Amino acid sequence: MSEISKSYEARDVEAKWYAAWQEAKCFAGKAAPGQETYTIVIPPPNVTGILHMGHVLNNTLQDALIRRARLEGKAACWIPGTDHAGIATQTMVEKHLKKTEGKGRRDLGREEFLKRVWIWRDEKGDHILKQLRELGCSCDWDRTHFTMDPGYSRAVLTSFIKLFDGGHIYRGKRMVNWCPVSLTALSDEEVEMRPTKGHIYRLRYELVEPSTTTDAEGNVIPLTHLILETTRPETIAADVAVAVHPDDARYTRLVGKAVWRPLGERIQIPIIADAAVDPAFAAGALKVTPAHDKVDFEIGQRHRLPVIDALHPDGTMNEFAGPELAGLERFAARKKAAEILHERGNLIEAKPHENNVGHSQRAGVPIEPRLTQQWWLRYPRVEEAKQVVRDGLIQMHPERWSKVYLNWLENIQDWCISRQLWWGHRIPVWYAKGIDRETLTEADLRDPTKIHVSLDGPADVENWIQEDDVLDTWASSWLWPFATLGWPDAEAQAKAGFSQFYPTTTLATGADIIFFWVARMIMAGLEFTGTGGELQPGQGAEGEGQKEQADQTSVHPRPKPLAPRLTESELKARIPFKHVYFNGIVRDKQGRKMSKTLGNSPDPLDLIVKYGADGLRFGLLQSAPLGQDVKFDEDRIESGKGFCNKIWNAARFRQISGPMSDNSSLHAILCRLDPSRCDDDDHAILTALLDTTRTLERSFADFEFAGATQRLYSFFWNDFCDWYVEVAKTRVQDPAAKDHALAVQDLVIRQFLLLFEPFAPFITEELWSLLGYAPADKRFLQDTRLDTASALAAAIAARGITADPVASERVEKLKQVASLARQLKTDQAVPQKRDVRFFVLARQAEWLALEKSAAKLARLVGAADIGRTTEKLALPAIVTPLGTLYLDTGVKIDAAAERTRLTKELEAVTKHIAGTEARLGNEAFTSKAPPAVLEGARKQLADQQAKRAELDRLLAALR
RNA sequence: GGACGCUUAGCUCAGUUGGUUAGAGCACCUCGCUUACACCGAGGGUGUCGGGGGUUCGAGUCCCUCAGCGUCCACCA
Repeated sequence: MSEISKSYEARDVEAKWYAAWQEAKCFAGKAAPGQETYTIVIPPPNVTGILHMGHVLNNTLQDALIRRARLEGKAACWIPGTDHAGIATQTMVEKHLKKTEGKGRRDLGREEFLKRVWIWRDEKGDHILKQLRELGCSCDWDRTHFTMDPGYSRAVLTSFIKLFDGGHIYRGKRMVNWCPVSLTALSDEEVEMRPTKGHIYRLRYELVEPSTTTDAEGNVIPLTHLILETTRPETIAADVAVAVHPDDARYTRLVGKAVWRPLGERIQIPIIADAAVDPAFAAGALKVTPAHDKVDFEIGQRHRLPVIDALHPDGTMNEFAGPELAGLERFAARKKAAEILHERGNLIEAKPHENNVGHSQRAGVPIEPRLTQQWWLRYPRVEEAKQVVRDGLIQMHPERWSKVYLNWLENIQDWCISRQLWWGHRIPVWYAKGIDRETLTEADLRDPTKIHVSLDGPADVENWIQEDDVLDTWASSWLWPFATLGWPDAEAQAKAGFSQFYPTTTLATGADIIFFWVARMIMAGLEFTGTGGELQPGQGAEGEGQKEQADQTSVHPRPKPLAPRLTESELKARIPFKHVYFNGIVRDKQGRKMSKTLGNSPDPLDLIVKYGADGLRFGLLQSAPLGQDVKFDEDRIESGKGFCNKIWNAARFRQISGPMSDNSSLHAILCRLDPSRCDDDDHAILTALLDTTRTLERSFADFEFAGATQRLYSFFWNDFCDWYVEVAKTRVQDPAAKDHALAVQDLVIRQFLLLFEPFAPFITEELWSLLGYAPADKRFLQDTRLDTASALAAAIAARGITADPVASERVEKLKQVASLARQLKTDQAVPQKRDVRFFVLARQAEWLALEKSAAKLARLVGAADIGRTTEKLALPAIVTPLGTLYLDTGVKIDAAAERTRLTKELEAVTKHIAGTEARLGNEAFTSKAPPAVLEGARKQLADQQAKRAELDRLLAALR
């Protein structure tokens, strides 16, 4: 045991212990037969990501949970890994290529490009996992997964095949959200609606045959054109109709007639009636452009209208937009179109207009609704996914998120899972050479001579062409909780301990990915895991039958009828996690989300250097109430560091105070206690210790981390350091009482370190070691079990010490006396010297209570001594719960000032008494309030009355 | 247009099922380097608990309503 240095140097300690933990494989997730497990899968960060404050919060929470579980004796397993992050990574590499080589991905070709991405990944990837180590995260690093690893990829492709075979997947030409920058389709979830300022253009479409309409009074008036409004005049050349509401009397006569299309080829387009048109909006007429708007597309379908696509995939106009616009970028084209319409007299006015426009979440540009061939998924197990949350098999914290979740599932839409990217899992579908992909029917998809679907591809691969598209990243990460445990390979599952660690226990993540990830994982877990007999071919018990799957190269069964609903026990076995904890978003002081572009996010690594990993962890959690956003404040982190330093010094003081006797087990420390020497302070601190232990149990059960950290803070700093250690100083100097007093401190510090370790693993480990708490055969803190409050209470009781609840009250009173004494000194402008004396005017019983504590009290308040007086003194006085306290400074009393002070005090007391009397005088109150409240009020009144009486006497004495 | 969250001290936030005189940290002021810690100790708070209404003996806490801020969902051209 070496000497503890004067201040806590976090960085040295952190590096040393992390290496030791890894060396000893402390974080390995291994379960003994029958052992309770606690599993967390990390929300896999982007493989090329950099640690930001959101990660710090999220991972600190996970680490706290997993470390606590370890201390509770559970087999804890925290599975780390990274996500290949399709679009994000591909975009990053493309940018890099452009910059360094001036090339695009198509210049390199698919194979070469992918090679470059892998090189990039190997160079820049996994950096974030190293950063998590700096933070102290106790992941089982040997289980690190990457969504593009061979095993994981196999899981992803297997899931596709299973869903395909089950009839959940289809291919279809439908409207998708197209990103003109990334050149791929996106799912609805990847589209963000943003209020966007633009213009709305009021246009006239000339009627081919002038007609008449009826005004509000029923008068028939001539009509030469239709008025309609659009925000996208550049797409007019792709208009194929104008629609009005069928019940709109203004236009009844016009339906079936035609207008001239004002841009592009001057052709006639029909006026049709469709209920999708809102007659109250603008003029009640809508230009129908099926290729460029979802609603228009649907109208087009209903009326069998042609589709004219006027845009290139990259967002520039094509030849269908007309010679004036072709080649222009879409927003330039919009301007140009408006100019042309103006020149032709079709533009009535252009008004500034703000509307919600779908933007690509990643690229930040408006998306284009675009008609393309894509792969779609009908979500499996939707009903069961609702049920498991509704029935509480999966609990969300805070609970309110389950409503958001259920609402989404109620309105769920098919998932566009194909992406026109290269970086990702290439869809395991091969088309027979020579077939036309555009015209494939649902039946063709099931025809093995036309379509081949398998893990390893067709044997005669030369006759086939593989699908170009890859899967949406989320269509791989939705398998994360079980693919990381070996699914679907039986051997891998056995090795990973699937049967023990699945379902995982808690998922900690941000609510921003509740749809992207959480909901989908639940459906995937329900669909793919489990050992029930109703499963589809190739999914036998514990993933057996995968070989069979691999052989399934030529036969694809017809879609199965919907799988039967799962039973309660199947649901329980298949859910991917039991709890979902949604942590808040870390915001800056102004409440803005922290982001790279704003530059308002501090680098966590800098903070670790400045405040230590423990300081950062503790500081952040202190300000992270359940499910509430966190406003980041560096002062909090600083206070986290300050707390660590306080703990450090308390430990150091303990070491200085006396020999470190046997600390190697709870039992050893308990044996050093001398029950006969237990005083009120011992009882009070042990009571507080048990209470803190109990609070922590509740906090972890309820995911109330802020409460937990606050409790630890106030217990250690206020209860232990500020009071217990201070009052114990007197006893520690008494050879007879010393051993006992130090044993109590050792007991408190030991339990505190165990409670604190999940939040601050480094400093606790260091002190655990320095103070000799580690048994000979168990080097690390985590090797010792954390006793529950009741177990600890029982152990202490077994040593003959039962916490005396009244002792805490007496100590509270003493604390008040100390505080009042100091107050009196400050009031009298007495510096904190010791040459003052206090006298207590106390009855015999009170004095007996005080006398025992007089010496330590004197020390606490900085007095030479505290004596008793039986008569009133002409000295500055203050009324305390244990009698009137006089301060003798040796200076003549300033009677006037004293009178003022006491009068002020008297006024406050009188006011309080009046309030209490009024309450107690109220019959409604005395008859209806519970006895405890009533008694409390009476006691309070009595106390205050006694105080008033004493103040009256003191004032009288001053005359 | 729906749904949810937030509004308490200068700042960041606690306030359990309604029950003494609403708390903590930071910041600020005063005093103190008392042999663990100046990353410390002691003392210092007159807060319309966002506004209004209601229920109740009693409301920061429950109900209604309004306002501001934030988030999510939604096809209004």
